[in-house]
Amino acid sequence: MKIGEVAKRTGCNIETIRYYERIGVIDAPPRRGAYRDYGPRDTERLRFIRRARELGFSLEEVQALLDLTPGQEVRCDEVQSIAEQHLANVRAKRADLERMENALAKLIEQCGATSNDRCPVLESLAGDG
Amino acid sequence: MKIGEVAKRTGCNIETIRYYERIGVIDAPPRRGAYRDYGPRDTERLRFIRRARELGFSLEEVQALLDLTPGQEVRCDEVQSIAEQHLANVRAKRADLERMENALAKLIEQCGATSNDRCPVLESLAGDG
DNA sequence: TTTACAGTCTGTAGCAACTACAGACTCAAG
DNA sequence: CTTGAGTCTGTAGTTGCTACAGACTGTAAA
Repeated sequence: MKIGEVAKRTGCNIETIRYYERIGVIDAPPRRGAYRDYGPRDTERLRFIRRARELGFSLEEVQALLDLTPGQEVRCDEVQSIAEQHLANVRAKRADLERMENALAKLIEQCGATSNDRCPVLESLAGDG
Repeated sequence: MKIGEVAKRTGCNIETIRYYERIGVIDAPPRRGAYRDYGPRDTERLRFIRRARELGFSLEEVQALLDLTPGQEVRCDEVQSIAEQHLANVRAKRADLERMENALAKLIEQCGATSNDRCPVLESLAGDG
């Protein structure tokens, strides 16, 4: 399989696949002539990566997850620990965004309720508190 | 005021202030000898920037906001439009994180309920769906 | 006066995770 | 034999900083 085909099958784009190879997230596949020649294992691995990325795992975490897979032992506890750590991060980020969202919504709401010559948004940002 | 003092007062760190100058978000202040010499306007501006950044505005948006401030006309409608656009982005990001959070939580929960030789997290990531 | 020392200066490189080229090449079909 | 889609390498850009190295400055104590 050439890289374009793999890209189509995995949902990773071509540049990204080559990037993963460059940074060592995937192995360099053999060449058929000048072109990279991928097999089904590569497809699986890339799909795995894409899914993990969609769940917000960093590439470093993805690496760790992949390093846990190859043996027969499942090391489910380690996987779980990575996932839990990540879940905590996601929760924290979401809480951040929620704070932003509330603050913004309040500001914008005040905009509608204010006389035309003042701007609550700017005032709040400029304020000296 | 020297840069260290401004940094302390605004909560921006020194490198960041110089970075803002380099990319044109703030003007280069005059020098007193070899050192940058900041006034109260700079402090205000930097505080404004820090607050806007805390609300998640990009530096480009901050720029736009600052460009709207100097005149007497408040252009509250334009400010509002930037803020609303940004709020929409924040909402979208939060929704993304929420999806991740739910998916992760479900996976991790399944981990506890599964026999020891399988790992729902890995299976889900590897799955062929 | 000398000297110590905290603070500042410039310039550059690094982070994450890609994306976007340019310009050359390859290889299968017509 | 030529066309043209696909692929190759290498490099630079994105965002918003942060982290140095190595030089310099300016003040204050000895």
